[in-house]
Amino acid sequence: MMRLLEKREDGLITSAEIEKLSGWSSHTIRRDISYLGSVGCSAGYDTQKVAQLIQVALGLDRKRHICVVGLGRLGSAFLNAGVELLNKEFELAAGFDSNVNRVEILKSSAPLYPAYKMGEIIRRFSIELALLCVPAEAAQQAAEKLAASGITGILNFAPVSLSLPPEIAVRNVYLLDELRSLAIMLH
Amino acid sequence: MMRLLEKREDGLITSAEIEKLSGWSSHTIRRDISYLGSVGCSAGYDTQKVAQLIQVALGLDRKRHICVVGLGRLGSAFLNAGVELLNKEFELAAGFDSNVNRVEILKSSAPLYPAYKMGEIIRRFSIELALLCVPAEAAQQAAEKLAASGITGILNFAPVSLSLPPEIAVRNVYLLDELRSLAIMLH
DNA sequence: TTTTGTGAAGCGCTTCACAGCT
DNA sequence: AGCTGTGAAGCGCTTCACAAAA
Repeated sequence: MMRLLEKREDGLITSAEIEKLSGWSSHTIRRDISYLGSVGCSAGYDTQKVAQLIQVALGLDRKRHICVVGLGRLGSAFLNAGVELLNKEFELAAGFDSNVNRVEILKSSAPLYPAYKMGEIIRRFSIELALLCVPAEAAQQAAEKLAASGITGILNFAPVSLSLPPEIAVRNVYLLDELRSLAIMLH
Repeated sequence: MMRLLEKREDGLITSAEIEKLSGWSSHTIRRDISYLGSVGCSAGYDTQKVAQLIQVALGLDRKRHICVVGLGRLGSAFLNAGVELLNKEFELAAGFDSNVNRVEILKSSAPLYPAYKMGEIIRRFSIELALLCVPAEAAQQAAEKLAASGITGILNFAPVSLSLPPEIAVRNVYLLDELRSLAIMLH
């Protein structure tokens, strides 16, 4: 949705156009936007206004600091590609790895630290979210360390389900499940 | 779900246990499993039997060949980690990159090919699904090439929405959207 | 007695249909 | 005239409550 709204610089879009672009019916689009208050007119919606109202309604209206934990191929891919992906809503504030070699050798626009400094750095820079990119065996332990460091949300790429206190938000990105979903769509 | 069932070798699990492990209510679990036919008894469910019925019902009961397109950091992460992740349900049959250097230098348990061989290789090895790991600028073009090669599903990691014929299944894994979801959960 | 399987009620999202605004 | 905003109906998933089975 945000993706769609940003593309329009002319500033107006109709629910019918959003339907074509997003695949959701114009009815649903209108109903959802109406929850934000009456914001459209007979020419359509003001993209700027709608985007801003959505951000405020969902709590996406301030920049949050994130970090990458585990700088193997996956983690370093995020270090590399990350900055332009984060769209001013998130800032990559640190990377961590237990292997000091990697921390020193890797190039990155964000500062890199050895894993034992996680607690200190996360607190100092008010880092809220973490991308957990360590191997499966190390994931639970790393997640607990993050929790103890005061992180509030974890995006978990390791194929294990983490046991953490309920106040910590966890989203799992499981490659195997994504492939299964694809296969089911074809079925 | 499959993840849960596989852990049990004793062969039995109750809907209440699944609730604790999965977070879904025992009511929902029982209703869902009941659609497979009556398969439980007063001691619980036979994990083997349920797992197999689910696989058959969802069309996950045969191995599918997959490939990785784009062997940058992200793509090569899958080459590396992939095999043990794929759980006998999928087989990594090929990797492609437009950079011939990478194709020759990278180590991989799966064979690697230059991008221009995509059509030939995909058809020869009956590859059904692709992990699309190329940069955003190259994603649409690569996706069209995959489509023309007869691929049936694409797992897209590039932050663009692909325009493809409707018979091709697409799942998008957008880092930015995952982070937004995390932030919304905390809101 | 424990746990499944299922009618019935509840709930939220989607779709319909159209009044109302510009 | 065109598009939004919204009551009303529809639909699917979840939850409740309990009878049936092992």
